[in-house]
Amino acid sequence: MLAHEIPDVVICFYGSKMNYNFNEIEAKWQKYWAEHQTFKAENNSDKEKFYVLDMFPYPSGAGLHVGHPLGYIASDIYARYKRHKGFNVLHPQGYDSFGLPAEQYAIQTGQHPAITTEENIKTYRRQLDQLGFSFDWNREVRTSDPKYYKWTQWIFIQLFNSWYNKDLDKAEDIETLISKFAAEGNTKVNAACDEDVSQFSADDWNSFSSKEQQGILLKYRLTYLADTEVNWVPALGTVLANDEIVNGVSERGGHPVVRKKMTQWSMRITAYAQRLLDGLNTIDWPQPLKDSQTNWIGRSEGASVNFKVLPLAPSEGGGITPRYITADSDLYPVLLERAKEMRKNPTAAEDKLWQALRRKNLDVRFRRQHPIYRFIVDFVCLEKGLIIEVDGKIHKYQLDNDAQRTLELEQKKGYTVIRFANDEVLNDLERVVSEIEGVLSFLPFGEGRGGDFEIEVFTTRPDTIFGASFMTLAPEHELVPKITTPEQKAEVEAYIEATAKRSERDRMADVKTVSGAFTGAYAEHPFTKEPVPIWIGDYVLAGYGTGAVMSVPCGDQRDYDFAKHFGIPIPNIFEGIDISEEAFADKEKTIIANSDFLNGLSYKEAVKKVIAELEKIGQGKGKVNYRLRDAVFSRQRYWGEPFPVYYDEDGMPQMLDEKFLPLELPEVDKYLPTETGDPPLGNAKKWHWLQYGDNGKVVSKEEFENSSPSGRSGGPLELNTMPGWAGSSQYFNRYMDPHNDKEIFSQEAIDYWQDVDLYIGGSEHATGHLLYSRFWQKFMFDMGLVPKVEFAKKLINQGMITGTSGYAFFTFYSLIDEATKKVVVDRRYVFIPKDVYDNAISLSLTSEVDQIVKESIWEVIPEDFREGILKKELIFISPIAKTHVDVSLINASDQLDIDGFKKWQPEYKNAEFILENGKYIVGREVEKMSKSKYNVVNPDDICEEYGADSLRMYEMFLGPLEQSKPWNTAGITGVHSFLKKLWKLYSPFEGPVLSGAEGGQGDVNSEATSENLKTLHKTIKKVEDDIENFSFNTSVSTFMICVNELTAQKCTSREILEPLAILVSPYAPHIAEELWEKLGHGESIAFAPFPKFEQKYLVESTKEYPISFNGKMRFTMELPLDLSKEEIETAVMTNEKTQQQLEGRTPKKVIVVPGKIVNIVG
RNA sequence: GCUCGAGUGGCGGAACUGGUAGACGCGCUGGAUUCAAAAUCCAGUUCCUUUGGAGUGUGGGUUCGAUUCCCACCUCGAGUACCA
Repeated sequence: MLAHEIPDVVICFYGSKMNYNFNEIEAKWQKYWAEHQTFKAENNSDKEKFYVLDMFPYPSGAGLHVGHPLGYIASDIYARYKRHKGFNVLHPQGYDSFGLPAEQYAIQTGQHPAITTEENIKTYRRQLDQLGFSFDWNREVRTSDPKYYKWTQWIFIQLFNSWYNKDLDKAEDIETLISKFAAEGNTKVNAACDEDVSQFSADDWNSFSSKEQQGILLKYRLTYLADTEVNWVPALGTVLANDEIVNGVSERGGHPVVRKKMTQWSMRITAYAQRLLDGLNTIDWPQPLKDSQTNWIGRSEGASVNFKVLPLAPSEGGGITPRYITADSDLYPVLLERAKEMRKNPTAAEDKLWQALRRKNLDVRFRRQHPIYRFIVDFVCLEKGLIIEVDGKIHKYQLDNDAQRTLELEQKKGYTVIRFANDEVLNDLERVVSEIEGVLSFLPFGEGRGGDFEIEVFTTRPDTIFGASFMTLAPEHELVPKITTPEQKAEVEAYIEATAKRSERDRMADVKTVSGAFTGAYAEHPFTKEPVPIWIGDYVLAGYGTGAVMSVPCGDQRDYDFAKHFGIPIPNIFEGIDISEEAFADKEKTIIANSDFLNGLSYKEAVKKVIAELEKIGQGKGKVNYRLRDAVFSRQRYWGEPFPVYYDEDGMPQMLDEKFLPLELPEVDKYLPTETGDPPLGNAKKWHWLQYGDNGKVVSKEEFENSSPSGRSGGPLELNTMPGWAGSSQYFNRYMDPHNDKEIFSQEAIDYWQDVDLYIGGSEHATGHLLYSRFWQKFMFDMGLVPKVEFAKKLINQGMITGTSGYAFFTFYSLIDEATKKVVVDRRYVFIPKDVYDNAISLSLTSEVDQIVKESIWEVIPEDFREGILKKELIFISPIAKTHVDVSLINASDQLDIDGFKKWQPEYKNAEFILENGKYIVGREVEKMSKSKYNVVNPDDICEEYGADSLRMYEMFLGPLEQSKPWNTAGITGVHSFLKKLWKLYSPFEGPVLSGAEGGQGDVNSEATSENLKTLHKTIKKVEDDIENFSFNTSVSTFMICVNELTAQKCTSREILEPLAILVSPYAPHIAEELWEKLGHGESIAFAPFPKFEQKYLVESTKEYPISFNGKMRFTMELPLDLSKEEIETAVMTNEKTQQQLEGRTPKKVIVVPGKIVNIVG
């Protein structure tokens, strides 16, 4: 009622003229910036470019808390600063909007993830806008937008169409590889590829079917489909990449992970391992981040050594016969000679079958024209003991002969012999081959028949090779079933089964237990030719190196423990080292002994020598090994980018033509895997690709099957989607030209913007996003699409802002009426002071605790009951406990708002409080911000109460950007009152002021005093240095000092206040704009030139010298700066205080540093 | 275990290439203003056995002088983990 009667002038007085009305000011300027597109960046400009980037957020449903915008504030300050410095600044923002939470929500509620995402983005945008960021929102990207993911799919296609040429050390178009294959086969190609590629000649290549060729190319492409051991998370129904697994459980949700073989898309990031490592030296990124990428890539130098597996028993003569020599020894030379002759002149049928068997890529090896026993057989697979004979014309004599051979080979030597006629091979090759495959699948491995297996190991200590007294294979190693002897078979299989059962987590948690099994087989030491026993053990990992090690117990603790446990000899090959207790692994102190040609050499010398010797005998070479694995790129999820891939009738993957992109996500009824276990996209009704010439579309399975096959291409589309990091691996380049629908970005745009100058984001992306992005950038560079090999010159990891939780301490009691035995007070909470709690907690005796608690709550217990309590009859007291208190109920002095607290949690409605000085003081603890700890602070509330400028300044003021630090709302009053003081400083620029309040006074055109100028220029210098060094916390205090000084100086001069407004503007842009307007400017402050620092205003004529005695400062003396050393010394020594300090002693020495300090020693 | 980072008042933190330790802010204490509260303003605030002395995790070292450089150790945090 009264409000209506308040005259307008008063409203005006309280409204905008006098007070710092931040809500009004901030809304006004946010509107202005949006309407004027103040921060829109142009792709061509005479100005120098500067690209400031934030890691774009995943828009989660919870919205922002006060910790999230820290990095955005820092980057915004830098971006605004660079605009003042005359740069054309690109400062974009967008959303990483594909991801799990929206999908999980969809599974629970059926709401389409796109809708959830859209809603979350709205909240994010509102929260970001209210903080006054200078983002160019015209360039917003969203990874889940088909217009954006069109280009993610496009890059995928480029990767598919590329291979890595190790000779040129760059990616190339797959066509260049195809021409090489057609011209010279693959023997001379030096490419990053799968390990299981077999060699072929140009003729072989040209005779391969298209399907076979495509199968081979897949082993070379930079993204490829392969059966991979993956991290399968049953609880999530998907696979995860290595960087998404932490301690054997999923990073999100902590679900158990199991190893599983699946056909998956992978990215050949390993091709770039060395370049990813080298590139780290060229970029200004935090050392810890570089370290973790270096560790992740895990380069180690050493050697690869091949060990031949020996026959199971030494040969009769006592010597060692290689396994593949299976002929009788007396006949061997003759037979071998003949066999060689026959190999040169194969029959047509033999040749055809030989080619077919080689091309088949069976996981066993065939030999042709091989001497066995006293015969030469056409083909033999030694591992399985299978002999294949191809017969010419059949007549009686030969039939008898063949039968005799078969009989001898099968019965005496235990081989399996199958025969084919020439005609069969020539006319029906396919049947012949499949018959051979059929027989092979029935036959067991090995069992004493020989074979010529080699075990390749990787070692970083080839110098210790003479200390290798056994070998250890991972239980999963493919040779294990092939070499295990019949006697050891049961034990080995039992061990393999036992390790398979242990989860990854158990295996990691339990590294101390030594376990393993002997295979019964021996390998031959490459130099001593001694037999070396082959063991299996789970301390050898299948996924690293070759999954096999040469075990040197004297030089490796794990090998040592293994040898000790199983009683394997531990030969010592180190000069003067005792290895009776533990292995010796110090490379620097190594002198090799008992090692033939390595004796007396140091580690470095021995390594060089042994590698040369290994190369000489063809059993090894120097090798660099990486821990980095290829990255699995398939996810069994709905809410991600669909692959632009369909499978043709041969089942081979085919890329969609670029003109059909984007391939949009299909609609599905439910977001779970199908009943047959297919990923969610298997639920889509329409998910087949149908194409005739230039016309292609997504259709249903039925429509596809009913369409005319003539001229048709297409087939079922890929059911997996891309992982979270797909969309974020090139978004920084897309920002340069985000609306381009012809290209991923125009040449002009990338030529102008080049790369990111400053990238700010969290360190948790070290081995994920930041590694993958570097990989894609290098690929894009190889393709000639981007001009820079590294996408971000400088990167800063902002620290986490933690919460400051509040705790209240309580107990509760119940009272029973003595007479009626009825409960009169049930579970009454009593909140006790923190020190009572601490005191009680520190005691171990229950009775003492009881005593303390009872004493403390005594005063709140009604008098009628006190007597009963003393008799211990009427009361039940709970143990003491503490509970979180919502931080909004606590004031700056840690005092609890008791009424608010009682309303907040109904169960405390009747709680009693033991007060101290009329207050209840809570306990404080620094913890991660989370809802369950009631310590989350919402930026909306802070903006409402203190304004965005206060929030921005306070977040910077908290401490160094990269450090993690606790949030405490109480402290914000400091920066808030600074802004009020700043506002007040500009009051002379108010219009005519009513009611005689201060403001409007002071001569705005008065000349600045030298004091004013000194304060200003000191501030310019410090703030400029601070921003360049990202030391934002110290420049906030510099502003405070500046404003305090100018206020004390009663400065009203425009000459000072104008530059000051610009200095403040990056930090507190809203108030700066408003003050700028008050100063009479009609345009935004955003592009006003940064004030120029001038040394001349800081020149001093005197210095307040600290006078120290033996390094301790005792007093100061003001002296002119132009005094010489001697003059200073005289002035100091004649000073009365100096004599007082010396107490008559004569100083030994007087150190004078002009302009700095005087130190008197003695 | 290994790698990296950090230890400074009641709290967040400052101190440039070794040169006045504790800037700035919070909190606290006292005062002014006010019926009162909030807000605002002023003064003080490292500790102690206070004519002085000690002090930057601990112990040594280099130096005229060390939070800063070197060595050893302790504590906390981050990353990584049977990587051959």
